[in-house]
Amino acid sequence: MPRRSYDQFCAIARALDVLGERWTLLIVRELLGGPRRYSDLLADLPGISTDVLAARLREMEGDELITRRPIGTRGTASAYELTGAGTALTGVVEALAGWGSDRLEARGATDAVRGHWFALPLALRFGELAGGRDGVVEVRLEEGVFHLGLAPVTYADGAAARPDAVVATDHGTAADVASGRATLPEAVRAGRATVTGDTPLAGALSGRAVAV
Amino acid sequence: MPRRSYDQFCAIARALDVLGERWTLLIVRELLGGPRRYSDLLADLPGISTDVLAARLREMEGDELITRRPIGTRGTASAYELTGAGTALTGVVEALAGWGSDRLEARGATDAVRGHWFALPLALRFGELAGGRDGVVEVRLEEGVFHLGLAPVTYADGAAARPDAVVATDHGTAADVASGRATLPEAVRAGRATVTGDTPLAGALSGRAVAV
DNA sequence: CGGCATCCGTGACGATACTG
DNA sequence: CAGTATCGTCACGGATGCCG
Repeated sequence: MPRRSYDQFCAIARALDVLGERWTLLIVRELLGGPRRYSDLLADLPGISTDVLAARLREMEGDELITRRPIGTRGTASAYELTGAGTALTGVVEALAGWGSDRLEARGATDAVRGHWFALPLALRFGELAGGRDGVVEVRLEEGVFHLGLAPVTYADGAAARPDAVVATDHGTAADVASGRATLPEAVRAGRATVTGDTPLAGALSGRAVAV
Repeated sequence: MPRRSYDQFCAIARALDVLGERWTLLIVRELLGGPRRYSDLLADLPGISTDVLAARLREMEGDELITRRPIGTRGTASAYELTGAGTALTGVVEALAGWGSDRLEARGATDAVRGHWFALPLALRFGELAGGRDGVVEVRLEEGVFHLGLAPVTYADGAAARPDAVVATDHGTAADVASGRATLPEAVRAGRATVTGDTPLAGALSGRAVAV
């Protein structure tokens, strides 16, 4: 039985037929950082219920956004991973992150937070500071470490092999930078973040002049 | 009473709190071409019910995506128009259009069509042909005329004051070009589209060499 | 005619409990 | 750990009615 569709011969409506249901794009947000297991997704999507997560994963598999891969030696454990079409959604999620950053001003009392939720917004800000040049930035927060590619924007869990710059901060400062309340150089000057590295990119991120 | 929120301190979740409900982004799609009246929206959003349209418009006004402006001499007629924050959604809708174009292959039996639904996908394709240069392209379909700015992508109803190129075709060909099944130069050679103008942009769109 | 409000049937969603 | 089963609630879609 086909799911509910807008029944419009329109690229935007077609995209929303697949992506428009609740939670789908947030699952994509999680998987953009790399493969995740069911319980990982459940933990980083606070508010989703178990049946809805299972249903979305099945639908997204049918829509060829994700694949499930058996993991571990024995047992039922699986990892969910974006396909090529799923990874191609980076631009969509990036656009949403850019637009939504302006509405990130206040943290509500009931709002959950995860460190890697700031990956894409930070990548956009870092890309501005870098003036469009590419580079790999490793970001270290209390909750974990991830690394970003700036042009084009990519994002993956864990430390980078050879980062051009390493940014260490807390998620409060990350939120301030992501939302535009502060710039990264301002945060560095205020002692709320550190930027390590001797590359031009590290200089641009920290606001220091660095010899090329 | 606040609407349903994801309650996540995340730019993407914040964006989806505002944009994620059914029909909202399709209303944005309509309004990106300029102000529209309630009955215009009802006509170009086949499948929406009257109460849902009214509810969305009120929510979007509260979220400062749109404003309503009284129109005409007397009477209750209003025009709905995007605010600055609403217009800033061009990048989001553009990203969705780019991703959804690949899934536009077949027109379903129950699919509705409108000419201006191809505006943003066509603008992306024309932008590729133009090699990133700006320019104004007027598009003439049976259902109406609109014009596109290529870099950055804009879209408005009606004819352009001084278009750099004029493309005339039918919406079937527009769909083929938008989805990538055909390129515009191929459609021109097949006699399914015409490109008028003596500018480099017109040359790039038609596949002809044009003297600068 | 434009701009909704009301009523109603269906289906999606959210919370919890339960199972292999 | 990775889901399925159950159930109450709410959003959506369709039809109709109202009112300036």
